[in-house]
Order: sequence, then structure tokens, then C-alpha cells
Amino acid sequence: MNIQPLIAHIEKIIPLDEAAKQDLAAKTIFKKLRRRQYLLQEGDHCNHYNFVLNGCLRLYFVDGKGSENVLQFATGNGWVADIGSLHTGQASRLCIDALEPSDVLRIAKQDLIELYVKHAAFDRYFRVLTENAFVAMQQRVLQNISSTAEERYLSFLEKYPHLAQRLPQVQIASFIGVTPEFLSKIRRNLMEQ
Amino acid sequence: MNIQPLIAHIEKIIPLDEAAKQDLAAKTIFKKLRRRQYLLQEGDHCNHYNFVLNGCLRLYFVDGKGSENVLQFATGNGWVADIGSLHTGQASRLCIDALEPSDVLRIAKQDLIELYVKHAAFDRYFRVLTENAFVAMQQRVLQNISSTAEERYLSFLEKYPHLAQRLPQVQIASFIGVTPEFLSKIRRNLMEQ
DNA sequence: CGGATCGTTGATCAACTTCAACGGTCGTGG
DNA sequence: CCACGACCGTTGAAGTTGATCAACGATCCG
Repeated sequence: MNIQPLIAHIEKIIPLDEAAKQDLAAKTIFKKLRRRQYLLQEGDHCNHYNFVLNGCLRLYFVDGKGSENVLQFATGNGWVADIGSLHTGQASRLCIDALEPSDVLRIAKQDLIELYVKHAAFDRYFRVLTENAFVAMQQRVLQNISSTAEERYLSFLEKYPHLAQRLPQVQIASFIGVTPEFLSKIRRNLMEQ
Repeated sequence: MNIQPLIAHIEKIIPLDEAAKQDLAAKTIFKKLRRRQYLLQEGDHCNHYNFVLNGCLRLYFVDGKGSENVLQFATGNGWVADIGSLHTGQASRLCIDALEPSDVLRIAKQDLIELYVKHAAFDRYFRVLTENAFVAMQQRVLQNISSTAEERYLSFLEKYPHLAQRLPQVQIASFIGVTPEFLSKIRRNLMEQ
């Protein structure tokens, strides 16, 4: 199993010594997902952090009316997990599944804690990682509060042009918080100009 | 200057040795704010992390139409900063000001980096802190996408009962993403039942 | 072929905003 | 001490934005 992409990603933020790399490799699990396969299902306990090698996963929430609300897409070199469930140990209210056939590296919660204790570099790496994710999430809250659906869609296109290409529209609609029907109308409006 | 509340807050997550405490104390700046005073103004560079001792600050964004959108309230033992600007060094598009007379402890960006390098405990502390903030922000995105304004208001009351007491309604409206007029109508509806 | 998935369209309806106006409270300066 | 302005909440009418529902066509794949 080749965890080189993961190591490379970490070393963009902080160098790892040999011991850290070996410990990391020892705790990394490889998993292949087919399209539509769950990595985490509502009611499960989220016990792994997941690093996506290739393919595309989504983290989403099924609300009272049964509709899916996408919180996050994760493609190559992205992380995904229900961090809330991971920390508290409570059952997850979120789902993770594969929108495309995907390859994933997983680290169990307990193993990650051991890595934190043994190698301070991992605290640093995940601190920076989470800070970046937090900023992105903050901007998204901002947009949800202050922008129209059309503005949100345009900003999605700008920010994730690669995702806009490869994802079905219905997933994008869910991410920006509108119905697929309305997104279709937004796109028509944009065409007409 | 007494930074004990800050140390106590950190030690809920990870113990600090004497050296770490002293270095922290040496880098901590005390600042008093009067009501309405800016701690960060749009266009400034955010160069400090701010720990609120008492009072209440808000982090907000002024959009194209000139309306204020609140991203975060920070009261006692809370942190506030524009982390995006802090990291990238770019000018901030956000503002921080005091809703009440407040006391704040500040740590400059450069000093914080030194603390990270010298004492791994700070990486750990801010990792956990940010993970928690991230989870909260994620839940908020979820709510914005999947709930009505009334549900968002009720959930705000549940989650921050102390804030609901002490904040003017117009700030709460801004936080949950509705106009103050509409929040007033929501409240009337809730009364009538 | 037949079903699953995806996008589109139009009609109707609900949620929320905008605007304008009004009343109450509180602090400050004259 | 009063008067004034700043700030805050409320109300109602009219307008927008976006959801819902039902229907249809296209594509893809087993």
C-alpha cells in the first residue's frame, strides 16, 4: 500500500521524521469504495478520519423531510469525517458515501490519538488543516446569510471549477442549499444573458 | 495583569508547564474596550488572536448592501479573530467590535507562532479549539440549509440561552440570517401559541 | 427492452424581504 | 430637569425569492 500522497500532503505543512512516517504507515488502512457505497451511515459511530486518494465522497445530512443536504465534497488529497461524532463518541447524524468509485486511506480514532501523543507534528498538521477548513466553513455561513442562490452558485463555480465539471447538478444544488429545480432555473437565467 | 482565566481555559484541554505559562504571560496583551469600539476594522490586517475575559464582542461582515451579518459572538472565555486574514496576512473583510464594555487578552500572530514552536502544547490546544469551532460552524451551515428561520431561532435560544438574554434582538436576527422585522414576526407567532 | 438517474418546465404556494411608519426607552447635553 | 437624538422593537402592505408538485424527455446501463 502506498501512502506517499498522504505523506506528501502532510509535509506541505510540516516535515515528518522517519519514525513518524513509519508509525503513520502502520496505522493506515486502505479501502476501495464503489459508487454509492457508504463509508459512514447515519446512526453509526464515526471512528475514522478518511483521506481521499482519488474519486469523490460526500458528507451529508438527511433532514426531517427526507432530503439530503451536502455539507462537504472530498476529492483527491481531501479529508472527510464527522468530526463531531469522532470527538464526542456519539452516534453520527451524518452520512458519508461515494459519488464515484474511490480509494481512501483511513486512520482509526484511537490510532490518531496515539499519533498525536507520539509525534507533535500531527497536532500541528491537523491544527492547520482544521483552521483552513474552519475558514472555508465560515465563508460558507457568510454566503448563506448574505447572498442569493444565484450568487452562491456563481461563487461555487469560481471556487470549485473542477467539481462543477464532474458532479451532477443535483449534488451542487444540495451543497449550495437550493432545490435541483431551482438551480435549473438559475442556470437558464444565466444562459439568457 | 491576571491571565489566570486563559491558563485555566487551556488547562481544561492540556496541562501547561511553568515555562509555557511564563512564555504565554510574556506575550499576552491586555486591552479594555468600550461599547461599540472596534477591535478589527474592515481593511485592517488581523494580527491578533483575542481571548475575551468578560463583556461581549461580535465578528461580522458588511455586505454589498451595507447590512451587517454576524458570524460569531464571543463572551467570557471565548476566542475571536479573523483566522483567514490572520493566516494569509491579507486584509480582512470582517469587523470585530464590542457590543458591551469588554476586557480582552490579545496575542500577536508572530508571538503565537513562537509559542507553537516552543511548546507543542499550544498546537494541541488550538487544534482542539478549532476542531470544536469547526463542528459548531458545520452545524450552523446545516441549519441554514435545512431549517426555516423559526427553527433557527428556537435552536439559537436553546443553544445560547445566556446570549438570548443579553443581546439586542437585531443582533440575534443578524446571526440567524433574517431581518429584524421578520424576527419580530417570528416571536409574535411563537407567543400566540 | 425497462428501470434508474438526471435535468427541465410551468403553475401554484410559502417564506422572507423591503419599505414606511410609529412608539418606547435611555443617555446626554443644554 | 427637560428635550433631543440614538437605538430598538413592532406593525402592515406589497414585492421577491425560492419551494413544491406534477409532468415530461434524455441518457445510460444491465
